[in-house]
Amino acid sequence: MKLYNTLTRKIEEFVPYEEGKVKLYTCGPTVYHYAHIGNIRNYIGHDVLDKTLRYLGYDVKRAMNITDVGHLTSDSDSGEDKMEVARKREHKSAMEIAKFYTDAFFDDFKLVNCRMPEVVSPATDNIDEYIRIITTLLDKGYAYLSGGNVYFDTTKLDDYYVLTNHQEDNLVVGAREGVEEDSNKRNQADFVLWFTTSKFENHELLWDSPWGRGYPGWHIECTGISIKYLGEYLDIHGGGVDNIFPHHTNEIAQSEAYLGHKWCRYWFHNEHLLDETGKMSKSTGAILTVSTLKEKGYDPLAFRFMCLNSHYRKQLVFSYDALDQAFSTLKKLRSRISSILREGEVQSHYIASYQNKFKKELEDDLNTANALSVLYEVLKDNQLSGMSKLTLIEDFDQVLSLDLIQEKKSVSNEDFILEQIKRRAEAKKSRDFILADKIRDDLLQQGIRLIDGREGTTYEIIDE
RNA sequence: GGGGCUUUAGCCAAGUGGUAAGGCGUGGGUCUGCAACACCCUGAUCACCGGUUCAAAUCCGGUAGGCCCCUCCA
Repeated sequence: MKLYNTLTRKIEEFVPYEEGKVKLYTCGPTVYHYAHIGNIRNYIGHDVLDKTLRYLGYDVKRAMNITDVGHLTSDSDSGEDKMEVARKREHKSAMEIAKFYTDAFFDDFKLVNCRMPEVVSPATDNIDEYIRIITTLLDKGYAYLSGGNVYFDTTKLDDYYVLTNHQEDNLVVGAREGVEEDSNKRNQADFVLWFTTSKFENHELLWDSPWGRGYPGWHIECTGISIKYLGEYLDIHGGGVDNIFPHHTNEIAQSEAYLGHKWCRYWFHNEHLLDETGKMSKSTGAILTVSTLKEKGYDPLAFRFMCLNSHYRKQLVFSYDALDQAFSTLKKLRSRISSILREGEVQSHYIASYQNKFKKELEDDLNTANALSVLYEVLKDNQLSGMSKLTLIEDFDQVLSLDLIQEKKSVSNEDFILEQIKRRAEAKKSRDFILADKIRDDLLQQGIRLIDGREGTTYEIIDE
């Protein structure tokens, strides 16, 4: 398996710490608002990675956090906790907000057929772990107390910027509007591990700690949850590209300082989904969710298809035009597949050869677009029996997860439909096309489409 | 100011040195009483300029456009 590794900026052969096993960590959502389709694209990317690893035979254990505390609108102690912002906006408790948006997130997550990770853990469930890690960091001299907060001292590391090409001198302080420098920090790049003071009063979620009552910084939660559930050696850590700096950079700093050895070997980052105006962002307004697409009549899997048709490391521009296209392609694909009869032999030789081809594409840094074209090859191959095709499609769909094989909808009124088909056949025979067309139109009104073939007429149920 | 990505047919998109996969759409055809479905056919000197090479979409340099990051973001 070849994967692009942000750490080395190269495509590398993936070799896990322990043969045959993969520890995979995904940065989860901050649940202060709905997850938009750009967020979901990221989870689709991770889902494909997860499922590909399983498809290749790895024993995968995956963990994901839910950020329900500590994620500030700015990271230099000048921002407000996002959960607090939402709490004020919606006049609910932080936990109510978290519960509501966590549920909404997983609804959408499942709508695009993403598999639940083995471990999903809210940041607030692991406070003890963070306190333990921060205590060690203080003991080892990697952290310091200042102005009531605990900070990580980035100058104690040889190479704080391993993950990025940033040079300290060139970092623009306050590159983004509204960011102020925290005067308690010793160095510009230092970051907060634990807050006890904040200029925002009434922070609802507070815990006791050796440094006073407060709450954890944003970065520490991923380190804590990852080490707690996946151990000291992590194979792959992923998230959106925006997390490379500072979030993942800081995770590496604090994790390796704490552990005293190399922590995660492969860093997996998904590019962003854009819309015509540029980047989608929760904080800049319009939030388009998967559920909204569904309400508009789209199959959420059309969005997944759209993502798979592209590469996870390439920016993708969302438009309804593109989604319409993806939806129509998916419908056609399913309709073609539904006409394949489960007959003939299982041709294991052919099957193995197509499986290898499919595997090869996925092994090439998750080339899902090419993996999809292998599917088209299978559909076109006249040498393959219907049975073999369906076997392959089912197999591929373990990774693609597009519900390619649709259950034939059972209908309660089949007798009625068959009778109408018979009536229409008679009408056609007596050349009463007006009646024949009326029968066809009436059935269509009820969501039943007639298909005239050589051997007679069949029907299909159109789902709306 | 610094770091990085990207530009392939109307649209989505693969392709990392040997003369451009696939899909959607369009147009045409087969089938049909008509239609839908299905099937067949249909399209590109790879942003531009220069260089390296027997050979470049692919490597190097430059120009132009688009985008991202530089303490909110997936």
